[in-house]
Order: sequence, then structure tokens, then C-alpha cells
Amino acid sequence: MNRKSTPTLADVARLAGVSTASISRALNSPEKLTSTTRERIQAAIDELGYTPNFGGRALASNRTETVGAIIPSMSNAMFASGLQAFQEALSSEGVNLLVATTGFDPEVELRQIKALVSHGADGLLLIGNDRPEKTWDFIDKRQVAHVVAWTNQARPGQFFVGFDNEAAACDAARRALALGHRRLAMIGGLSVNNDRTRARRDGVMRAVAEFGEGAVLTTVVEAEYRLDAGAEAFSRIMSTQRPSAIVCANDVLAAGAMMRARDLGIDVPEDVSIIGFDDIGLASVVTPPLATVRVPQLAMGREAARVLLALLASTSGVSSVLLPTEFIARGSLGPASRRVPNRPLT
Amino acid sequence: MNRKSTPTLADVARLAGVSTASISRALNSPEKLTSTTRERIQAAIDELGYTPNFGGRALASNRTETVGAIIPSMSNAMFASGLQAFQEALSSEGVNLLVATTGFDPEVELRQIKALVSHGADGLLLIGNDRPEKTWDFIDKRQVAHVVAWTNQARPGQFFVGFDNEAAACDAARRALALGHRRLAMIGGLSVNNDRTRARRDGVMRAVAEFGEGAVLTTVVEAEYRLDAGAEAFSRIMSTQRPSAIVCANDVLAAGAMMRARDLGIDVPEDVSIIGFDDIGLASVVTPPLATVRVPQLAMGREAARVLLALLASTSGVSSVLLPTEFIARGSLGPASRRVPNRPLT
DNA sequence: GTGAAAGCGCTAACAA
DNA sequence: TTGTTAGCGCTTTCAC
Repeated sequence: MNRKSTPTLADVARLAGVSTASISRALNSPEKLTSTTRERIQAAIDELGYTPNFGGRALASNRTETVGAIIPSMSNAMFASGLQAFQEALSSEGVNLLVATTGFDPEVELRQIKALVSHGADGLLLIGNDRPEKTWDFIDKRQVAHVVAWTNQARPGQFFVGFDNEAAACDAARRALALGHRRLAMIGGLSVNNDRTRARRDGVMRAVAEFGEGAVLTTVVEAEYRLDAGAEAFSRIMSTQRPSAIVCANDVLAAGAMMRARDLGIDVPEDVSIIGFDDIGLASVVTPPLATVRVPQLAMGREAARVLLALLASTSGVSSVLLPTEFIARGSLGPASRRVPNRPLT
Repeated sequence: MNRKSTPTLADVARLAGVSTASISRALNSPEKLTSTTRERIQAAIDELGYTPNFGGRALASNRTETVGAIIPSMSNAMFASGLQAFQEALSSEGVNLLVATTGFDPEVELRQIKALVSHGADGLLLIGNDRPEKTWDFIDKRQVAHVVAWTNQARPGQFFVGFDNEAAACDAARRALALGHRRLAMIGGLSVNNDRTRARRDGVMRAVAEFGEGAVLTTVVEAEYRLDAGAEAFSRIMSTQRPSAIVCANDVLAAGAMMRARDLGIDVPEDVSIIGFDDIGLASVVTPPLATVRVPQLAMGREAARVLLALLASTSGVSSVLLPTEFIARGSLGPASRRVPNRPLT
């Protein structure tokens, strides 16, 4: 992979008949030049289609105006809009964004962190706070400026921009209990290396435990972030436990469960109530609409950008940001039915 | 934004007691070193948490192993999985991916193209083939290796990896005609700077025109890529034209239309059939499931990576890739009702 | 197998 | 206001 013959500062300087320093100034502090030279230089730049070489600039100035974000997956509406907001906020400050994905693999995450740092990312946005010691060692040793998002956990001296997954999930489960549901089940995300999904599970467990006698969390099954995985989990749960409400760790699993319910002729919410988490577009589109927890994606992206830039500008006066979530009551959550519970499906 | 004090090659060399050249060799062609020095060097690298500085490397070697992708928006399921596949294919070849978004603004797109090229992207993935002369000028002048995706249009000598939007949309409309629908309407995407959505519109128009007498495309309204925009467009269409089938330029608009239909008590497909495009997760989750056109997202991402890498390796033996689409018949498309058409809604 | 040194494109002192 | 020049971190000849 060889780069095409690329115009350099020197080429522009030659064409414009000025020194390389003047070109550099035209790019970085145009007010220091007379308008005539500036125009002459601009003409030369346009003619050659010149763009400054990032490597050279980074090398010379020790500045990159670039930050990186490392997310589990792009095909995940859960991160998409937050990241979009993050990048827009950065853009308006003239900072570029590099994005890399991990596929939920911690090894890949470390590789990507190194790759982005090598590429000159001044700071990083990371998702969640759960990663191997090895990864934190690298971050600490290199003093990589970073903020963790989608969580309210950060290591000492580090910063998060996120929300309380545990409390939000606990609140959601309480809504079901308040409507008379006593047999709850949960479709959780894969909890390995994922503090967010673990926190959501713990929140549901706490709600049931605190409610006390009479309420029971019949089962927690873990499923990948896919519609069909949610559907399968639903089948599994309904064929054995027959809860009256199912709390899901995210909307995709919940939507998958609802699809399967429709196929099995199980009515939502008459036979079983379903609650999601995230409030992505899916939630308002399913029938009945999905009760869920709205996550402040846009605010999180914006705030993460603000905090990260503040962190890069100076290390003082920065603090973590805890954002509120909101329970969105919709048709998929109804009162516990007074029907006699059905037998498990055969 | 200043970089932290960062270990350099020289630091590693000093610690390991060898020359900088050896460190470079350890990184790039380890087989040229004895295993003992290699191990000593690796230990020093680990101890310092060293990662090669990308800028320095790019400068010295004129090689970056990095490509860029520029997409309209990340919060758009339509691009997400294709991009994910693109990045995975690149990753397995040791090539990094930089991502930037345009928000559908051609000015921003040009800026992002320049930014990625400056950052050392050896090649680019672009969406669609419709961009201002100015942008193509830059690409031509700098000879930026690129492939355009999601389209089957490419300029002479350039390459696409995509599918035939026009034919696919035409086919979808014909399905409706074949089921007896004669009054069609379309909810299109915004057609400015978007050859994909224009092609889809043209395909529907062609199907109706070719069908001849008796079939009519009552109206085409354009809407932003949002659920509520689809809902609004649906209201507008149904309050005036009362078609029996609506072809939508994408699934998000179609899902929005279905939401509104549900709210207005209009039955799908009994009162009106709805067809989407893209087959994102949404489509199988709505009630009734959405008939749509399946776009080969994963294959497109993978193939785009293959073509781009081939292009970078050598300019010969590369060709465009046309991928098939597939019409997915689902419940939202039914036979034209024999009911007397309702009056327009009030 | 290993080291010395030139030079990639750029910025920032400093000089004029 | 503009030019000259050293040097950023790395790779890559060319010697040894």
C-alpha cells in the first residue's frame, strides 16, 4: 500500500514563490500574513489539491486535534446515536474522531486502543469500565486521557459520563411489581466483560429482593445482542417458568421476545408483560409499543466530548457526569392478569 | 491539546541497549534478529508501554495501513452493519479503519475526505456516487484510491460495490401491481445529493409507467430518515390521495408510516399495503412484518474491503461488484382490497 | 546480525 | 511580514 505522489509544503511553497514557513502560517495562523500572499498561497494550495500531511504535522507540533472512540460494535443502535452526538460535538471544536470497534473482545479492545494512540489520538472514549488489568496498565503507563461512558463507574482519578444502569433497571422492575406482577424473569445480555449488563441484572435482582415475600425472579437467561437470541430466550423462559413479566437488558432482546410471543400466540401484555432498556427506535415501533428505559444518548455523547476536551485542555476542574434515565411506560407493560396462570407451553 | 510524554524508539533502544534500527526491525521484520535481542527488545517495549508513533512511521515509510470510510450518519442502521463487515474484513488483513460522518452535507463530506487523507488514509470508502464537482476534482487530483458503495454507478475508471437501487425498487412496485394494486404512492428519502434514493424513486415510477393504463403513482413525498417523518408523510398521503399501496424508500420511513396507520386505525394491509427497503431489524419486528427489499449489507462491506485493498495493491485486475437484492414478502403487503375505497381522511 | 545516519513533511524558534 | 533552519519519531540504505 503505497501512497500516491503527494504534494508537500515545499511544492506549494515553490509554486507560490514563498517559503515553507509562510505556507505553514497560512494554514495555522493566517492573520500573520498579508492578504496578498495569503491569496497567492491559497491559489497554489487549491491548484495542487494540497492537504497537510498529518504525520508531519503531529511530529512537529506534538498536537493532533484528534480523539478516538472504541465501541463494541457499530451495528448497535445503542451506541450509534451517542457516538454521533459525540462526533458532532467534537467537530464543532475542530477535533476529529477516529472510531474503532472491538466486537466485545477485550484483546481486540487493547489492540485498538494501541492503534488509536499510535495514530495520534490525544484522548479516548471508552464504553464501560470493565476491562482486563493489562489494558488498564497500558492506559496508566501511557497516561492516555480518557472518559468511560454508558456507566457510572470509574476508577479513582478517572471520569465517567453515564447513567446508573443498576438503579434504572431496579426502577423498571419495581414498575412491574407495582402493577401486581410477582413472578418476574429476566433476559440479560452477556455479562462477561460487560459491567453495564451486569448492573442491569443486579438492579432487577435487587428490586425483587427488596420487595420481599411473594415476589420471585424465576430465572435470568443471558442472550447475545440479536433479535433471534431474544426470541429464543423468550421461548426457553415461557416453556418452563411462565413468569407474568419479563425484564430485558435491552430493547433488541425485548423486541425479539415480542416477535416470538406473537408467533406463539402469547398476548403482550395480557399474558406476559415485557420491559426493554435503551429506548431505541425499535421500542416505539413494535406492537404494542415497548415499555423501556430511556437512556440519554445524545446528552451522553455531548457531555463526553465536553469532558474529554476539558481533560485534554487541563487536568483540573473536570468531573464525572451522571445523567438521569427515564422510565417510559408503554403498552407492553400492563397490570398482572387475574387469569389463572397457564401451564408451561409444551 | 498536548501529547503526554511518550516513549520513543530511542527510549526503547536505550533501555534495551541496542540501536534504534534494531527496534524498528523487531517491529517490522522480527525474523532479521536473533531471538535473544528480540526478547530483550520486547521486554523493553512492554516495560515502557511503547507503541510506535504513527506519524513518524508514515513519514518514514510512506505507508499507513489505514483506510477511511465516510458515511452520512452512524445512527443509521442502513450503513452500520455494512460498515461493521467492512471493518472486520480490513482488520483481518491488518488494516485499520478511520470513520467520519457527513450528516448528508456535501461540504462536510469534502472536509472529511481531506481530513482522512491528511490522516494518512491510503484509500476511502464512499457512499453513493453523487457529489459536487469540487469533491471529485480533489479526489482526481490527489488520485485518492476509493470505492463507492450502496450504488451501482461509478465514474469511468472508478469502481463500485453495490446493488441496483432502481431495479430493486421497480421490482418491489411490480409486486404491488401484481397483487392488484392500482393506486400507488411513494414516501421517498430526500433526493438532494442522494443518488440511491433518487434511483429508488425512479424505479417505482418506471414500474408504474411500464404497467400502463389503470395504474397510477398518485404522489411522491420526500421525508427525512426518521420515524416521525415517515409518519407525517403517511398522514399527508392518506388524507388526500388514498392509495392502496405505499412504497417507501427505506424501512424507517415504512415503519413510521405503519406506526401512524396504527394510531389512525388504518389497517395494514387490509386498508393499505406498505413496502419498505433495506430489511433492517425493524422490518421483521413491526406488526404486521414489513415486506421489504433485502440489501446485501454484509457482502457489500466485505467486498468493498476486498476491492479497495486490491486497488491499493495494484491497479490492474480490479472490477466493480454488483450484488443481488431480494424482495422479502411479508404481511404488510397484501392483495388490493375489494372494499370500496374510503373517502380521504378528514 | 547490528549500528550509523539520512531524510520523510511539518512547525516553531530565531533572524532578517 | 517573511525566510532559514533544527528537529519531531521513524524507516531504510549502507557499513561493519
